[in-house]
Parts: sequence; C-alpha cells; structure tokens
Amino acid sequence: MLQDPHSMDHKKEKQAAIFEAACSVIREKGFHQARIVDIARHAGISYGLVYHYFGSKADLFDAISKEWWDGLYAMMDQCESQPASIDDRLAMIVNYFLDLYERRPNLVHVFIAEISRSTANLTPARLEFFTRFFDRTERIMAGAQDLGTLRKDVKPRYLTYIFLGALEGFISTMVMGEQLLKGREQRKRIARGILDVFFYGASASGQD
Amino acid sequence: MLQDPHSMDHKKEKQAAIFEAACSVIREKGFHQARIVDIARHAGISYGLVYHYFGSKADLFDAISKEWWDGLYAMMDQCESQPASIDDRLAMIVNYFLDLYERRPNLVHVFIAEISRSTANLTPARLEFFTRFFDRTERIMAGAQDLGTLRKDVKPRYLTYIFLGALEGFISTMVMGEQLLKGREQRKRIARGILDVFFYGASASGQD
Amino acid sequence: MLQDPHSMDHKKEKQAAIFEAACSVIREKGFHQARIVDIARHAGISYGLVYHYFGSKADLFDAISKEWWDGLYAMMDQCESQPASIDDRLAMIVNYFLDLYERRPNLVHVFIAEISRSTANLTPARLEFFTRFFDRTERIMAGAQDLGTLRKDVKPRYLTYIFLGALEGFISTMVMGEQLLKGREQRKRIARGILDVFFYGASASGQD
Amino acid sequence: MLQDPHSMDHKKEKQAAIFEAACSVIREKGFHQARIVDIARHAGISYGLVYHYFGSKADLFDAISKEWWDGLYAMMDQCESQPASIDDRLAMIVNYFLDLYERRPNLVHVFIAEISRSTANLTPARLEFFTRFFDRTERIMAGAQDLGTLRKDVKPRYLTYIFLGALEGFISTMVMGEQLLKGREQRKRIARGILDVFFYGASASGQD
DNA sequence: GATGAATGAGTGTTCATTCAT
DNA sequence: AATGAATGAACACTCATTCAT
Repeated sequence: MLQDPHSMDHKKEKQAAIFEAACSVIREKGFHQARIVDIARHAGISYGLVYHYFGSKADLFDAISKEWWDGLYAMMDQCESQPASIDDRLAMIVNYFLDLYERRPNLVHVFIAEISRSTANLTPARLEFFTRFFDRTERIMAGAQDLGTLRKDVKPRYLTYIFLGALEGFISTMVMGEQLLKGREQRKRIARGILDVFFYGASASGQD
Repeated sequence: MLQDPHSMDHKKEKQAAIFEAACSVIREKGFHQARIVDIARHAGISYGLVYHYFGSKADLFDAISKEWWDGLYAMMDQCESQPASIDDRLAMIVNYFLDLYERRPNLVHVFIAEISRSTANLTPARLEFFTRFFDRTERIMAGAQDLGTLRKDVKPRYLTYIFLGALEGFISTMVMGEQLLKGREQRKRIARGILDVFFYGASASGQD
Repeated sequence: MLQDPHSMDHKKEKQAAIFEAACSVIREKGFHQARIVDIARHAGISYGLVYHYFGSKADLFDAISKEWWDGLYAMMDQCESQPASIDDRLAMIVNYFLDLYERRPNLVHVFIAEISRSTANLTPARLEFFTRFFDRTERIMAGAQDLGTLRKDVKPRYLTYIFLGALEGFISTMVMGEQLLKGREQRKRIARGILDVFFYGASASGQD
Repeated sequence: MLQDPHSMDHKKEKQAAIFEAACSVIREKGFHQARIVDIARHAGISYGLVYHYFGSKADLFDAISKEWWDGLYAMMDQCESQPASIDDRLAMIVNYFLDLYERRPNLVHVFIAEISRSTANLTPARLEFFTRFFDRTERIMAGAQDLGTLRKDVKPRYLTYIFLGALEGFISTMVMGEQLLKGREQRKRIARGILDVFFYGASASGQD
C-alpha cells in the first residue's frame, strides 16, 4: 500500500510529514523566522513541494491552527455531551492539555507561542475560535454554579479566565522552559494541583 | 522652555515618544510586522531619527523589554521588602498588573504578545528574567507555606504557576479581546475574583 | 544540450556570467559604487539570482579575489618548478600579466584598482596573499643572486619591489588610461622594455 | 595671535586639523568607509563643523587630492627648472616621494590607495593630473635620451612607466604593509637601489 | 563659529512564491 | 510528483547633508 505513490495514503503521509516539520521549525524559530526552506529541509523534501501540498505559508499555518482547534473542540464536544460533575469536566480539559503536550509538544508549543498570542494577524474569524472556546467553558462554569457546585459570587466568565489562565500558565511555563513532563506520576500531580487549587483554594484552610 | 533641542529633557521626551509609538505599532502589528517607518510615522518623525535615539529595531525592543522588567522588579522589591500577609503581597502583584494595564495598555500588550511568548529568540539571558520573577514569587509562596498560611500539599512552584497563570490568563484575554478595564469598580471585582479563587477556591463550599 | 538548468554545466556557466558581469561593473564603478542590481542587470538576470549563486556582495568579491590569486599562484608554481634562467622566469611573470590583461582586462583591472590597494579591508588573511607572492618572487631573485646572475649589492627584497613595481606600474597605467594592448607586437615591445631595463638598466651604456 | 578665533590663522588651523584627520581616517578605512563623523571625531570637533570648512565630503577629498598634486607639481617645477643630470633629476623625484612618506605618511597612503587607483570616479579632469605628471616625466626621459644619457631603444613613455612604476611599487608595498622607513640610512639604501637598478640594471654584469 | 537633531535617498539582503523541466 | 532556478517586493540600516539654535 505504502509503495504506491499515487494512493491517498501517500499524499496524506507526505502532508503529515510536512505538517510535523512545520510545527517543529515554527516551534524552534517562531512563525516569521521559520522559512519554507527550513520546513522542507526538515521534512526531507524540496521546498517547491511544500507548495504542492500546502498552497502557501499562511495556509500551512492555518492547517496547524485548524488541527489545534479541531482537537480542542472535539474534546469539548465530549466534555459537554455527557452528564458529569464539574470536577470531572474540568479534569477532562486539564488532562487533554497535558496529554496533548506529552504526545505532540510541538503542536502545543506552536499554539502557545504563535496562535494564542498573535494579536498581529488576529482577524475576527480567528478571534472567534477563542471566543467560542471561552463561551463553552463559561457555560460549563455557569452550569455548575446553577447546580450549586461552584460559588456564585464570581462571574462565570471570570472563573473561566482564572481556570484557563492557570492551565495555560502552567503549559506556557513548560513550553518556555522546554520542560517535559517526566512520567505519568508528575502529570497527575500537576493535574491534581491545578484542580485542587481551583476548587478548594491555595489557602491552608482549604486542605484540612 | 522645551524649545532647546539639546537639553536632556528634550532628548528624553523624544525618546519616550518613539518608545510609545513603538509600543503602539508593535501592539497593532506584532514585532515583525512593525516597520521602523510605521513607528517613525506614528511618532511624527522621519525614520532616520529612530536610529538616532535607538540603535536598531532590536535595541528598541530591548528597551521595551527593559522597561517592563524594571517596573516589575521594582514592584517585587517593594513587595518583598516589607512584612505583609500573603494576601497583601499577592494583591500587590495583581493590582500592579491591572494598574499598569490601565495606565499603559500598549506596554502590557507588547509584553503579553511579544515578550512573554517569544520562544523564538529566547536567549538564556532573556529566560533569566522570567526565571528570576518566578523564583521570587515562589519564595513568597514558600514563605507563606512556612507560616502556615498556604497549603503545603502543592509545591510552591506549582502555586506560582497557577497564580501567575491565572493572572496572566486574565490579562491576556483582555489584551487579546482588546477589552479595556471599565472603571475602578470592575478592576476591584477582577482583583477580588482572582485572589478569592486562588485563596479559597471556586468550589461553592469556599464561599461559606 | 544546455537547456537543462539543473546540470552542473549550466550552473557553472551562470556563475561565470555573473562573475564576469561583476568584474565589468566593479571595473566601471568601483566596488562600493557597484550595486548588485547593476551586476544583475549586466548579467541579464534578476538581482535575487545573484544571491542564489553567490552568498553576498563580499562573497562575490572574494570569488574574484580567489580567481586572481589562484591563477597567479598556478603560474608561479610553473615558474618555480622547472629549471630556467632568471631571464626566462621573469619573462614568464611579465608575459603572464600582459597575457591576462589581453584576455581578461576586467579581472586585471579589478585587481589593480580594488584588490591591490584596498588597505581598508586588508585583513591579515588578505595580506598573506601578497606577502606569499612577494616571498616567492624574492626567492627567485635570491636564487639568481646565488648563481651570480643578479647583482648582490641590492637586497633581493628590493629587487622584487622594483621588478613587480615596474610591472604593476605599467599595467596600472594601461588600466587607468583604459588603454588596450594593440596587438602582439606592442606586447612584445613592452615585455622587452620592462625586462631589458630591469636587467641592463636604462642607462645608455647598458645597451652597448 | 592664536587666541583670536576670528583670525585667518585660526581658520587655517582648523582646516588643517580637519584635513589631517581626514587623511588619517581615509587611510585607515578607505574613502567610502570613512564617515564624516569619524573625521570630525578624530579632529575633535562636531561633524557639522566639517561642512563649515569644507563644503562636502567630495570637496574634502578634492582638497587632499589638490594638496598632493600641488606638492608634486611644485617639485616637478624645481626638477625641470634647473640644469641637472638625469641621475639628479630622478633622484630628486625618488627622494621627494620617500621624504614625503616620512613626513606625511597619511597623505601618501591616501594617494596610493585612493587617488592613484580610483578608476571609479576618474573624470577626465582627474585623469589629466596623471597624464600631465607622466608627460613631464616623459619629457625628462626624452631629454636624457637626446643627450645620449639614456638608452634610445626603449620609448621614453615606457621608461617613464617603468621608473615611476618601480617607485610607486616600492611606496605601495610600504603603505600596504604599513612599514615605516627606519631611519635615514634605510631611505638612502632604498633610493640607491631604485636608481641603481633603473640606470644600470639588476643584472650582475651591471655592477662590475 | 559651533552643535547635533533631523531628514531621506540609497542599497544589501531575505524569502515567499512561481514555473519550466 | 518533484526539483530548484528565477523573480522581485519588502525592509532594516547607513550616512551625507541641512539647518535651527
């Protein structure tokens, strides 16, 4: 199957290879410093071929962006589809991020460093992705407030910012410092820490 | 009085004007898209003059970076110098950020979007600024744990990430959405929200 | 046959074309006045292509420099390798210069006007090329002194300076005045003049 | 007298200071690399003042050029005005160059490196200076041929090129290698070498 | 006379993109 | 599909020159 260069698989494989190379190079040098030549070289192909599989540098970036948001929204679909406690729901989000960082650190890195902060090219369309994600998280928070599981004196929007901010802050720091998650154990501890503090606070009284 | 172009004041003013123009343009277009011409035009001068006051585009960026860190470290000095409860200390940090965002949104924006995530050109020297800031915050957290004010079952480093992450997440969202703080009242509510959730948790039990 | 732009030959030809264009433009305007656009235009290509074949303007200049020294040293190798009288050896040097000026006046011009006098950027490495050439010529002179063919009361180093100076002076003047060698006859007369005067002096008694 | 800043002397002194600074900087960096700022700094004044005393960078260069040619022609006047043997006349020229190099190495350096080879901006007017100098030297050579002191089988023009070439070659080498004349003794030996070889040849038979 | 802030033409270089092979 | 030669828009930066003070 893989021998046939005309198969759909072959095309997808090549595309995926370029995709990964792009993530890797963009992670290392940033979007603007990442040259098409670098990406092609990293993928082991000629740079002309990049244009065969992706129309332009911007398209390549859009593909990465899409990959990120598709995955995130798929997780959110699952998160909201079934009845679950607020603890479980937020745990699902936290674990999704940590999981993804273990499996595809380059993708997460690119999101953190390039997508999440690129005010520069932040078209309304791009902003929409963020807004929708925040809205859905807010809905989860609001639902838990309605059920009486979350405190009501802080706006659900604020809870969203705090929760996602704490999570992203954690990821960012790992990304910035290039620290890798060392094993399942550490990941659990981190997830536990974030969720515990978010639910019960950092105050000493919270742990008793 | 200000007519004398040779006076020290005049020089500082011009430099400050270019500085602000740079923040503004970089905020709008991102560092790489920000052309020196744009900055000059925004400051109402010829672009050659930018090079008279700042050696290069990188120098200009370094100046912005320095401005940010100088301010932040000055605040941290104050924060650590006097005896205070953990609540007061963290409130000081939160308020510093929110304050600065009110007074100099462009500077904060540039930090959030360009400095805090520029993994690309993250030299060890630049990383050092972050590390030191995290270290100092961690020390505050650890101190409060020793005093029994903060829970001990979460590493002080993690508490740091969660706290600063939540704070930065909040700021980021404002920055990304170009939302301005609407009045002292809203700022207080936000500060209260972040600190409350961090200390006592988002759980409904925390508010009782 | 030459249609294949990927062949080695094609590449070498293009490079050579740019090389010659560079010599020509540099000859006409001097190194600093020679713009890459000029060179490209002269070679009938876009200026971006110059960077495809040569890394930078400096590289282009280095290539010219290398071409010059390679040729000169190859001649010197031949000059020193076989047993020959001092007359023949120096004749070989003189003829090499005059020959080259006929075949590649631009190259000689660039050497005379740009390389041989660029004290400005005279790195130790560049100086080395001159020193080695002088050293080898000096060795030839010293050898002839040992054999009793050249007078011993003038240091071989001085003889070198005088001989090469006279030769270069001649070439320079042609270069400066843009005079072309008019035929084999004139070239012979010039070579004869330089060698005769060097060996037997300009004094009237020398010709008897 | 020197106290009066309005005196002619003061102006001339300032001009001379700038002139010397220009020679020095141009010698060190070449004409195109020599910035007005460098020259001003070297002269201990502000760069604006350079424009007060010299109209432009080109004017400054012209002044240097004029200084060179004025001196040279003054010497030639003397050389030709009185009856003298060809030996004495050529000795006068040789000594003039060596003398000047001792007294004003920067000026000589600038001539060798910048004026004598600047084909780039070689206007007919500039070329005229060279031509006239060569013509006058040629006339001296021709005169000696008529008197039977110099061999007639080499064109006087060629003798000129050979003689001045040898002389300039010597100077150039000193200039390039930054070798300074070490004392009166060495200068005499060099002058003797150049003249001896020019008159009697380098051949061993010439010295017997 | 003296200063240096201000200007902007000029140019080397990069790199996304196209396209002939 | 695959290659890489070819193109040229875009931009940082330099520096001679002017001129208000």
